[in-house]
Amino acid sequence: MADRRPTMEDVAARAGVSRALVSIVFRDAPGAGEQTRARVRAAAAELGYRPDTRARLLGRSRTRLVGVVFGVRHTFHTDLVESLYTAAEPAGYELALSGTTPVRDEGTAVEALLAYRCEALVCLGPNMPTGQLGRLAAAVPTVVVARRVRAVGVDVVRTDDADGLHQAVAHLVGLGHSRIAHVDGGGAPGAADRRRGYRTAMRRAGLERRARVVPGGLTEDDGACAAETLLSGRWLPTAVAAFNDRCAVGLMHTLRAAGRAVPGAVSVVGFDDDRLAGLPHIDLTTLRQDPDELARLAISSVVERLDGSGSGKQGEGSGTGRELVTPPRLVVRGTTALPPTARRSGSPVRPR
Amino acid sequence: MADRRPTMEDVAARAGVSRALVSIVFRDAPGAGEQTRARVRAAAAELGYRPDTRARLLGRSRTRLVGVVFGVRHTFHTDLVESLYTAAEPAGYELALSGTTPVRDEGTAVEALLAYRCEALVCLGPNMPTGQLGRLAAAVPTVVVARRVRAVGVDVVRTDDADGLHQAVAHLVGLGHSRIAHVDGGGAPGAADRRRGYRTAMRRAGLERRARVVPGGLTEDDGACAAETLLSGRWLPTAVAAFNDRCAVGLMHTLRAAGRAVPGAVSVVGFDDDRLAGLPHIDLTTLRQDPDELARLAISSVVERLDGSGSGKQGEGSGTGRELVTPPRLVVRGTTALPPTARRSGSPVRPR
DNA sequence: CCGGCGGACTAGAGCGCTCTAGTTCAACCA
DNA sequence: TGGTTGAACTAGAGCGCTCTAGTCCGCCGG
Repeated sequence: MADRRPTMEDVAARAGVSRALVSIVFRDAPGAGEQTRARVRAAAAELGYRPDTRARLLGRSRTRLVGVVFGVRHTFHTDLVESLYTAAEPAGYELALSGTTPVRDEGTAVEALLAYRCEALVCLGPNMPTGQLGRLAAAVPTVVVARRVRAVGVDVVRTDDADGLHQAVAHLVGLGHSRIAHVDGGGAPGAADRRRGYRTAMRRAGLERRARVVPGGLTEDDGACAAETLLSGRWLPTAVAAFNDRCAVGLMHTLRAAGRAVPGAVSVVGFDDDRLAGLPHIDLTTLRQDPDELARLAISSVVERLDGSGSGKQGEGSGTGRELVTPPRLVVRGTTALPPTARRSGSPVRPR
Repeated sequence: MADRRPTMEDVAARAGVSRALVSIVFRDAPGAGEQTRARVRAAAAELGYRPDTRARLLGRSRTRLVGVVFGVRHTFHTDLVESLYTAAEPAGYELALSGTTPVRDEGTAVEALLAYRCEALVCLGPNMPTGQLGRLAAAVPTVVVARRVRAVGVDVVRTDDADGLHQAVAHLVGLGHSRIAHVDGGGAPGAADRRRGYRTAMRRAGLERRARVVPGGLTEDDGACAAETLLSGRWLPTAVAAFNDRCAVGLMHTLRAAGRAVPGAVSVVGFDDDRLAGLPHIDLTTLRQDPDELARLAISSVVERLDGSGSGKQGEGSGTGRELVTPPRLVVRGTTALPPTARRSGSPVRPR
């Protein structure tokens, strides 16, 4: 309507009260009578008044704003963003999103958030070097999700990768598999832990002699390559624990194309439980990284730094930050079954 | 370091100049000597000063902020967000993201954006009723992407759905198909246009007698159901144009599970070219909606409303807004092939 | 020698809120 | 009756910027 948005002043004039009173009403602060509140709200509604966040934040000492840096095209990141919204709300924080894209790097994204005076930063699987993260954390409480880093003042929230592979191996061993391979993630975040977890689990199961790690990666293509490697080897394993779901999908596709049934000839376990894994035509047994849980931990970490422990210097140089680790959950679907050998010789499980 | 972030005042003091001068330097405005600029910048760097966006926006008349409402879990939306970032930057606008989730509805998302005084809103495939969109557009220039709406003052940017189905049908006819069905999207945005496009294309190909629309939907499950319907019918079509990729994927899975080869027995075409379609194990022929193009059009629409056409009342009540339509592009992959009848004679499909 | 000009820089009034330190006034009590 | 209290409300000083309207000063032309 008008060329200027209505301000608090306008509402105050219309309701016949002072600006301060309008502020009180809109902040739900004590100090205003019921009828006055109603009158103010009515006036505001008539004018289509909407408090201006910029000014509101400026005037306030705290912004209660948590910046989130995420990869716009990572489905897991957007899942996390969703969970972060629901975790932040009850804690009384708002989210400021800043996405990274091939043309918008993390530096830019962080810079924008800092300029908005976010009180804390949540970085989802960041790629920036540890040093930079440390410098960041010196300026503002920072929590890294889904990447293992040790940097001064940086809190970390992540899934227990090693435990995930323990579960995967235990599940397969429980089905009767012994020739279980691992297609790893190379240098990807978490890959080292998963590899280690795989080895430990195999050792515990008394299968260390049969442990076999095949180079893989994060994408379907990497999985497909790993499958080629396996197929050209002396003998195929009867089960594979892949680095992640995408890798598992590529792997399965290549195996099936080569005439090896999944799970008939080879069982496959993924990791992440991303959106693909649950699709009926994929139906992948996998280890679920729970975004709700990770988001909850990330926000609680932020809240503790910000609201917790009195008023003193917050989160300053408290050594390498805390690390909150949550176990993944095994989701059994249709890509794992008894090993083919179970039908033959003296093994425990009877043929279906 | 300090418990307070440095302000312009601090920088000014350190550089021995006035606050206003610092402002000039940081806005790259004329009115400062070269050496002074350098001195100010140096002082700012030493203090780790960063201009405060909130205050900056408050003081300025324009915010140059474009609000984006998107579904956090829609991969196509996040693709668009990515493209919007790159389209907005050269136009001198910043993006403010506000996601919708199952617990954060569009109203909330829009409200937050408005409170930030965005100058325009870009809504990706919004679900809100037309009336609400109209009211929104009365307050701030609004462009809707990927949904066809006619509301006063609302600009629309969308893919030419009908044309997409023309292309799909033409492609299939070109391969020799004549029994081509369409699995539709029910009441989903774009579904009516696609259905219409299908019918028109069939008529033009002289196949109106063979046109057949099967109720579907947007998800894999919907596609699977549609496949059941088809399988239980008198005869199977040799080709199906599905509402979208996800629907196509569910459809293919069910067809294959029933022993019908894709594309051997049935060819399938999707729509969207979402992230799944290109995966090697899906390899779906589809119609690509180009996010870059849609984003470019959306931003140009915003820019025109905001910067274009002098200073007068901008975009106010100019009837139902403009509509920018861009054609999808056929991406031929592995799910379409010659019909089985091409190999034999008159009879349809042989019993499997 | 003076007026005028223009580049460099400053003072200070906003922008639309929040929030502290009041002021007012009816109710209550001794 | 006067004093106390507390709820309701207001005045006004910020918050950290932007931006208009200056001031200052060296320099040039007449």
